[in-house]
Amino acid sequence: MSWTDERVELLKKLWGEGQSASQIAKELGGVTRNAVIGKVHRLGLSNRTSGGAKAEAKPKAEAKPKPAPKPKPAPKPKPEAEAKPEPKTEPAVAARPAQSMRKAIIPAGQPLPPQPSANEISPEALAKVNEVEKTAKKLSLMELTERTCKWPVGDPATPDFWFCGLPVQAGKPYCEAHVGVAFQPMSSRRDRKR
DNA sequence: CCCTGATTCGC
DNA sequence: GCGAATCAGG
Repeated sequence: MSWTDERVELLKKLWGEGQSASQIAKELGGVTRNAVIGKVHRLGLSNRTSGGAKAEAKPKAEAKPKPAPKPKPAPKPKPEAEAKPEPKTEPAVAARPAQSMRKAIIPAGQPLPPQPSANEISPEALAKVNEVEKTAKKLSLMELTERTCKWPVGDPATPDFWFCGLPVQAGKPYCEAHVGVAFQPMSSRRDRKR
């Protein structure tokens, strides 16, 4: 596969969306994540202030003298309405993982986990969750992957805060048990008394 | 061990 | 330009 215009475009888009290189590679198909990363660099994209890698501290690469004072008038008539408000809060995340996490980790439009203080969810589902929380892997921020349940447990402002971490239900952000309480049928919450 | 991105360097 | 191998880190 080669980097056609369209593939590059998709690459840019996905990368801009914060997709990981491997994810992008999968979607593009025919390329590895290395290829994606390589291309990203060649394209000049790259820093997303990722916590996954240390761009700095590389004694191997020698300082490249850049005596290229290139005056660039560059009258580029490019209004480029790429106005893409990207409220990424990388630095903040490092400082206060818990709080920022809740918002960052849960895709917009996804129902927010009701916490143990669940209301009128199926008793079975609740029991299941309670049970699963005992066997949960209690992952931390960095441990979470595409395949780990991202259900938060406990108070984010407390040391007792962790994520379920069990294998997710295909396609869902949560494990089976948590999917059960997170995604309820309309019907059940519909005639909820209140 | 899983994953992340970064860099190098032969092609 | 490309990307596998490798590195560095969570």
